[in-house]
Amino acid sequence: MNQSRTHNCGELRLSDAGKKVTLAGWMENVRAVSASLAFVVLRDFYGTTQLVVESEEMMSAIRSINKESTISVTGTVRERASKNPRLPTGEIEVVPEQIAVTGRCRYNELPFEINRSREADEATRLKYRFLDLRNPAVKKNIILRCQVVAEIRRLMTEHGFLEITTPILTASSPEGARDYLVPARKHPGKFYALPQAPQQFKQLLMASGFDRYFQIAPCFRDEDARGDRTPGEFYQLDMEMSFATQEDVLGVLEEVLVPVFEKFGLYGDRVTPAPFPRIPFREAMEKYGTDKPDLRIDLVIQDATALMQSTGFAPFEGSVVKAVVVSGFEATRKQIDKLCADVEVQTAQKSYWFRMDENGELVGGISKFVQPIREQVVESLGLQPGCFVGLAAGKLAVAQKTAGVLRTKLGALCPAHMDREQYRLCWIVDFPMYEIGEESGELEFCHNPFSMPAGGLEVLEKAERGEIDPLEIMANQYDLVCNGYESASGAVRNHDPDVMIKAFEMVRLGEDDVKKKFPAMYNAFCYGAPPHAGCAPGIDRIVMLLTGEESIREVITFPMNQKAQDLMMGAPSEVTPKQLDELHIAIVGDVEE
RNA sequence: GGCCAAGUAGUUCAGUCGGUUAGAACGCCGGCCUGUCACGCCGGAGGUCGAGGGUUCAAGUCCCUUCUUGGUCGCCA
Repeated sequence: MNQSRTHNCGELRLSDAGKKVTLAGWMENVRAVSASLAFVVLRDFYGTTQLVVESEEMMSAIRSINKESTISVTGTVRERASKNPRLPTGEIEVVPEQIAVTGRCRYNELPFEINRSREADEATRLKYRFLDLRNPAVKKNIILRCQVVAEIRRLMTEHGFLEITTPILTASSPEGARDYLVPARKHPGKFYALPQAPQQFKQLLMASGFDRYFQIAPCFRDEDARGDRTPGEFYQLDMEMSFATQEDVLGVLEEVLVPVFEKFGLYGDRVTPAPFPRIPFREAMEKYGTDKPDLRIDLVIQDATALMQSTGFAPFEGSVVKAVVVSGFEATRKQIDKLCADVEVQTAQKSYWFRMDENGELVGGISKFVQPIREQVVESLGLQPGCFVGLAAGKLAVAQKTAGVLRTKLGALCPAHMDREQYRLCWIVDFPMYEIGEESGELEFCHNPFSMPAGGLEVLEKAERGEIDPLEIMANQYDLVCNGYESASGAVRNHDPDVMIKAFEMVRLGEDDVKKKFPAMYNAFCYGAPPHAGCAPGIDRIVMLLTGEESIREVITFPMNQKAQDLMMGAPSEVTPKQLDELHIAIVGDVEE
């Protein structure tokens, strides 16, 4: 009955004509052109093959089978009378002698049509993900992901890195994102946590002398989703190198990632060649208004604070003003209004504009306010006829960020300023070690407490003595950015217990806090640790860039929805009272949904 | 948690100023069709217009509440 197949559905060619074959797959479609002639499309992982049904007997067999059932077909390969050059198997067809249903599809109506599943409602797709994935157009992203991961493994191994897995059940970390907790049955009231990243383990591996480590590592963070951020879990190419400098790490990743982007990306060799530009954080904020600039856009933000102070335009008074000048601007008034509205939605800030028309007149938007200082504006911003000027105002960070969003949206609006079909990569470097927390108003770690402060102990001591502003201290830390997406984050680590303590003292934490928060790492570093540095590119985001998908869920095999639910498996779900008892867990309060 | 948008047939959508029996395409069912390949042609079934309340002679349409989904901000060391 379930005879094993002799060929798959993508491999038969004209040279196979005359062979007796057995194929197996899903019955994708039936095109009945008469009472006794029908064409059946059989699909498997490898492709599709046409079956031609010519007898009344076979016809009634086919009629009784719902689409998307799996069938096993034995028959003879024949040259087609009318070939289809668009299909690899388009020169042949199989004349079935025997058809067996191996997996009946019990429904004649599906939640969506397989080949058009990408158009269906996302919740429906995720609930029926196993059907969605039958669609070759959906499947291809998952296949590409496998190939990318395999290539990364090969290249990392070639560079002398060992792949070492680290625990999934571990200790909750007090820093960073919200943890996923797992109750410990044998330890009432205590919890494991799923790792937000293998950060501490990989640093311990360095202390153990493994020299070069990597892992395609699952990471778990209980934070809300975004278009480019899946809730719950995601994968990183986690890597770390001993006795390595920042440049060593950047160099290795450039050697690994450039070939991956060239081989699997959409744009051939239109990939930034190594070495990628290194852009200091402050420069990125000043020129692009973000620490993840899309360098495909050739626009740069200009400062217009001094220039705009005398305009008498209220929002500019006493504010930092940033300008984005777009030459050869052709968008309509309607598009400009839409642009400003979109910027406001995304930043909660108003943006302003004016244009210089073909005759050199300043027109539109707030032009009447800048008209009195026309000469200075034209000179300072370098305006020419046909220029559009987008403006943002506020405190420095707010003006920068708003101008950054304006820049991105202007790029998207003006093809002349954005060459989309390429991968533009850069490293953002020299992040500040500390910042003033918005809520606390006090000094806090800006990014990552594991990073080595540039200048080490000496710089921290200077700051302690008040000789330098702690906000001026840089961390040896770097982000990889591609086309506006943060694709990796890494640092030269702080492997010196004295520097760790001093770094924590800056944010009012003591030696005890360091020992309590990172007991294993602190302890290990007291036994002779190598200087080390590493990085963690996000696999999901890289595959997203390589496929050109705008939703990260398109490159994850079984993604959760925005609310971190798996609609297919029904997770999260209630558990039995017995399970809760064993775990010493009681559900209290009103949890009705 | 805040804000924005959407929710109408199995699916994707249209539905004008509030006015007769809520439409289309695809899918499904039936019939016809001997070379289709997004097969074609004819016919048919299929709707609690997300839910609840309100305004009105009359609500898919207007108002309020609520739910769901997506986006976004917060958050993501």
